[in-house]
Amino acid sequence: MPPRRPLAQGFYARDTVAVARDLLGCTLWTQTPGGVCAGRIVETEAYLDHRDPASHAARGRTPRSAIMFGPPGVAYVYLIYGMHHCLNAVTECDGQAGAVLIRALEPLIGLDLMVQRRKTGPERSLCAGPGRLGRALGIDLDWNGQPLTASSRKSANNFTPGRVWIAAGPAPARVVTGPRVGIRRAASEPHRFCDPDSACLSKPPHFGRL
DNA sequence: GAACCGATTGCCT
DNA sequence: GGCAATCGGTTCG
Repeated sequence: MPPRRPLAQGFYARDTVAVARDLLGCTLWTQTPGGVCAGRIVETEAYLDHRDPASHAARGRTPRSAIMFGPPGVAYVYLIYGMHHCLNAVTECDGQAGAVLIRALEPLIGLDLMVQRRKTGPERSLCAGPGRLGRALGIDLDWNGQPLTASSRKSANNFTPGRVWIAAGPAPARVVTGPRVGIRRAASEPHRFCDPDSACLSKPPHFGRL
């Protein structure tokens, strides 16, 4: 049984690239009326501020990206291609934009529920990809802004669909970094991090070791 | 308001 | 390997 205690806000109030790397090996949890699910984070990507043309914060604060400028340790969820919900963790101090996209998990707990939501078998691809893990964990746009840290009174009053948090875990034996997936701008930046020994990656890594 | 685009996936050939 | 599905965000007129 992996640890369940949520990482503190201080973990997220750091350099986005460092948070992306350090999230590998941690455990992502979701709790909904349907049950609890958890998985080991094996792939992440860092998205920075206006200096990063691939980031949603590249053109400054907009209604969608505003949350990336806000306090760290909250969920940033957006809809991509009109059908997939992607989960990010907001990073950096309040006022500084940054987020880490969670791209793949090794399923640990709640496999039945994940399979049910994904309408597929319990194969390695169950949570291998941001859209796939979003579907498997039951994440949708209502989760946007939900704190990933210990629940506050405010969130308890405002939020009903479910709850999401990340617990610490041992770092992988190896970490590989490379270009982000599906990104054309700033393609040279090695802002993707993954555990090359995991069988649950969205795409195989073939870039530098860290 | 209209047009275009996208941090994806699954199904088709 | 190609491509459709599908819709909120962003930009432009």
